Amino acid sequence: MNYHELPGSLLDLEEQSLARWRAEDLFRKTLQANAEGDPFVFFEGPPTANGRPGLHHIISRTIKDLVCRYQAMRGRSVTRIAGWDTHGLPVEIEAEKKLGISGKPEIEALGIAEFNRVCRESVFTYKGEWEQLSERIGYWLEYWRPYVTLDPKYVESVWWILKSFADKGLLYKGHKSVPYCPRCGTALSSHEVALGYRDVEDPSLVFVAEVVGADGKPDPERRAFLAWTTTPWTVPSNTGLAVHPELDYVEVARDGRRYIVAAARAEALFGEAASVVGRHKGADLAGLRYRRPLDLVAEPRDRGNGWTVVAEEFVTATDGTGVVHMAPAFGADDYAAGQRHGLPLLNPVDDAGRFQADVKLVGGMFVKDADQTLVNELRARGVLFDVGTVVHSYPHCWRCSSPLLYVARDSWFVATSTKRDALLANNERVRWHPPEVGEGRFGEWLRGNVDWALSRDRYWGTPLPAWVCDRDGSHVRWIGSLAELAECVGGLPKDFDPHRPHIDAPTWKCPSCSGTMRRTPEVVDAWFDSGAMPYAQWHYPFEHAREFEAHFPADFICEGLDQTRGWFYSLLAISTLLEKGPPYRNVLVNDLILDAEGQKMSKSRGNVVNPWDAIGAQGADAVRWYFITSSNPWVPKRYDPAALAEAAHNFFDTLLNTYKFFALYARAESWTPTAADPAPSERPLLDRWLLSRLASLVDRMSADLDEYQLTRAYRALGEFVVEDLSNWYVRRSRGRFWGNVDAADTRAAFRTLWEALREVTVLAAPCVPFVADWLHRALTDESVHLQWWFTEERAKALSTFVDARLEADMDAARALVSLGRAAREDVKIRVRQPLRRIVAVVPGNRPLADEVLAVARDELNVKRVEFVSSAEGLVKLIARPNFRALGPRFGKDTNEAANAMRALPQASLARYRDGGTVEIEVAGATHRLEAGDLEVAQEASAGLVVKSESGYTVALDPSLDEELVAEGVARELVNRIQRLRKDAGLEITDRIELAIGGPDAIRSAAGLHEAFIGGETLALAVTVTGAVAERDFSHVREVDIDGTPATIGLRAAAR
RNA sequence: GGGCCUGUAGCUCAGGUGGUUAGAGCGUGCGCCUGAUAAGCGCAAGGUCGGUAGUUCGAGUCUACCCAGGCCCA
Repeated sequence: MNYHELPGSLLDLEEQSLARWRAEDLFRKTLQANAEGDPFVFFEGPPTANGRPGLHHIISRTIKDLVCRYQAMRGRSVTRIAGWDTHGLPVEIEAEKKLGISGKPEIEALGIAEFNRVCRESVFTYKGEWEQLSERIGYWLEYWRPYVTLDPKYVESVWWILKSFADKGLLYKGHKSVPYCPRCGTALSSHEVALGYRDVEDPSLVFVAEVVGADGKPDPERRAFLAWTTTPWTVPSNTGLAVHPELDYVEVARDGRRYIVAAARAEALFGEAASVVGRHKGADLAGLRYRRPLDLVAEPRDRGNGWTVVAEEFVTATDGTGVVHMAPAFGADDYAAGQRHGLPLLNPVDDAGRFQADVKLVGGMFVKDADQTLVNELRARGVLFDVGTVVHSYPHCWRCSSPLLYVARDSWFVATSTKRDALLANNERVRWHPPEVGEGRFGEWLRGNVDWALSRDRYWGTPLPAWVCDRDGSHVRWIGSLAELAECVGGLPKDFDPHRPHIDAPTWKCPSCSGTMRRTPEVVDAWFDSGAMPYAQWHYPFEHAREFEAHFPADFICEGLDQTRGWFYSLLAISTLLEKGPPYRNVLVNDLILDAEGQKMSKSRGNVVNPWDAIGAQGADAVRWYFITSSNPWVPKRYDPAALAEAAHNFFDTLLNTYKFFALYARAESWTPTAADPAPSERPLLDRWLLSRLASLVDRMSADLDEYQLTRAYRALGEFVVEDLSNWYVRRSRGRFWGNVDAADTRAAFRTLWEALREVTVLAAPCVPFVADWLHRALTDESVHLQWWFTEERAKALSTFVDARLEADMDAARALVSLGRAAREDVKIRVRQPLRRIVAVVPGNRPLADEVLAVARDELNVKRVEFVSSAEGLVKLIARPNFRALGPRFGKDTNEAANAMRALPQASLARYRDGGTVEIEVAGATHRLEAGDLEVAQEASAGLVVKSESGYTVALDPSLDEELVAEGVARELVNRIQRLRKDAGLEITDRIELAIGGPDAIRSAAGLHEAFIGGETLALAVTVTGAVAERDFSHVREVDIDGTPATIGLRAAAR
């Protein structure tokens, strides 16, 4: 077995791994290996390929890859189909930029065919970069068979879904309040709106709405609501008032009227002297009718429930009057409330933002310019209460800076709100990680579910497959397949592209009247496309029905938190309405990547990190490891190159150094794993301890990964590698690996280290696939990615290694060692100087196995570890009150009781410990102590150097005698000789001949420990002399042993 | 304005169901070890647990409010 030299850097190592994976087509091999396995279904959320991949994509892709690799190693058949989101406004905006045009009029002037051609072309601008980045970070995805939302087959599946919704009566045409730019003549999407928020000064208007009886007669008490708005131009469209059902309202008498406002606002509106003459709960006011403040717009034929007070949760009493003016034609809350309460819609505004010509007083005016005129009119009619100004943040068009108007536009809807209970029930069955996203953010959003506004007045998207009669809009035909369309029009051309404008061409005669069926011009919200992927990626139900059944629902998806209202919702809504249950079983949510200062990365801040730079710095595995272990995926993460370098150093350098150590000596000793290696149960304590730790680790990581606790799992691995494997096992075992006369012990050590390294690579493989694969191949010549995670037998075999007692003993020994070192530090005696003894106290007086103690003795370089009890006067007893037991019994006097216990004399504590009767005085009463009331701990107290922590105590005996000093000198000599060997350029296996000279102290120590010195330094001959004959030795050096001069000389021994 | 997340040592983060002295890594200082060596190990200092009020014998942990940062939505 040739244990390879490590490449110069992690980056080189990753390049080697990548080249090998490519050459071997390893990803496909792993898929084939599991082809018959139990399916594990993963859905890839489709990115838009006309945007570059960013750093934040690396984290979700790392998580996705980690989970999929883990499941694959468990033998599951994991399908990892790539996807591309190719429709929607971002693509159109990119195309507008490319074409140097802006806005719908210019697009239509250019022609939809040309515009969509450019859209289609731009969609895959960065496809190559996405694929390269995925490969470079080791994200394995089946890029050879992606689903693509613009594919005609994909479109057809989307049509099928829509048609089946239509068949269930779930699609309808209504109005949606959208932010609209009157200058550009177009609605804006939410992210466009977000670009243009600015603080502006708007009127703050309070007007009077007089209460009338059901018959329209004036209220005998002359009650009147004070309603508040910041958009006077919507007052002519007022059809309702909203109050909060739980809020308190008062009637205030003034000017002969009784004004109704929220109690909390009365003082602000009327001053302290307000004369309150009545009180109501908001809920009691609901249903009252009022006279509309302005009658400039004709009443609709059907008044419905118009000009009524309704109760709505969104009303607040923090500003205004606590009574909200509602114009359902403008404003989303207003519209939704109007729908709920049957308020009519009055929309007297045209597409350019002007009042229609037939509106009295303000006809033809741009709405914003009409504010003052309308305020004057209210004043003239005696219904103006107050007008001022308010500064608030208001959206503007990002193209032309016009203030946006919220207007109701025609829109097609999916009636998701009628299925709210089913949505919630399906969500209940999803395991969210973390759970609060599912219960809180997503659950709340579902509880407030409103119908999905499905259509977009745009060009590049899945065309809405609805044909509407041009004579009677109620004649609608939904088309569910290309075949059905062909049937309606008597055939379609071959390779028909179902995008605009081609799809707008087919028309046919209305079967119900003399009109013509024409396609409604809208396209479908691109989120609907992505939510349709479980079906459309298989062209279901037209093809692959069995594939679909086998791949639904997903076992696992993972996306950013921002997908709550995006993909998480669109998947759930569609599957719920198709009555297919929840579309995913587990969702892992990740949060944003922030910069090192905790600021969001954005182009304007200039702090965006290029993912290629991040990888180029330390390697992809380093980035993956950092993202997984630095904190849980669902908390915002800082990207700090320094922190990343540190994390990489800590884990990878330690792991690779451990391998380097192993490989160095395995080569030197020509060790390879064979049946001649001792069985685990035959190996020394330290080996059994490491295997036990390893088995415990496997258990823990498997459980954590099954629970999607990735961070916890890999932190545990990191801790094992650094603390247990490197810092303790390898350091403690170093001497066993070379020049060890006990061949079985050497084999045991090599075998244990080899097994530990190998299994670590298996555990690490899902998270850091490059390093893990490189190491596994170096150790076994096989790829780690074709290995199984611990199978049941393997796990069972491992579990026989678990020895909890041994692990606890070793922990105790390590605690004693740590304390012993502190004690040595106190008395300034270095570890090379042997000491006679330590006296130790272990919690519970538990005896430690001598083999474990041997480790502590060696590590501390002491001859004996003694355990003591109080009788020897080395320790003193301490009462540790058990508050859990005392709290319920003593209540308020708990502290007094605890103090009484701490004050007990040594004899009482000893008696209590031995089961005798002890009483304490608490609050004047005598209480007999019961078992469990306190713990009797002990602490060392004598004149030795004592260190104590959490129950462990070590007392170090610092006294030296001649024998100890001589041994210390011998060790110093070994240290100096080893340095000289190394400086002389000798190989670690070279034998030497050695001479030691110096005063009596040196010579006697050297003579006494000649065998020890010779053994440690591979000296075949040791000469102890008064003066070293310099010409006989190739290397001679004067050294200083604690102030005493000495000379050492050595030369390579003849072979 | 609403919902949710985060706030613990200089930095990055742990801290089931409330319980005694709040931990780790890095950094800093000091020291040790030395054939894994442009490595390794240890010790020490460092914290009003964002703030205030409350519940409780007892709060980093539970409740309310507030402050700061973030996300989503209005």
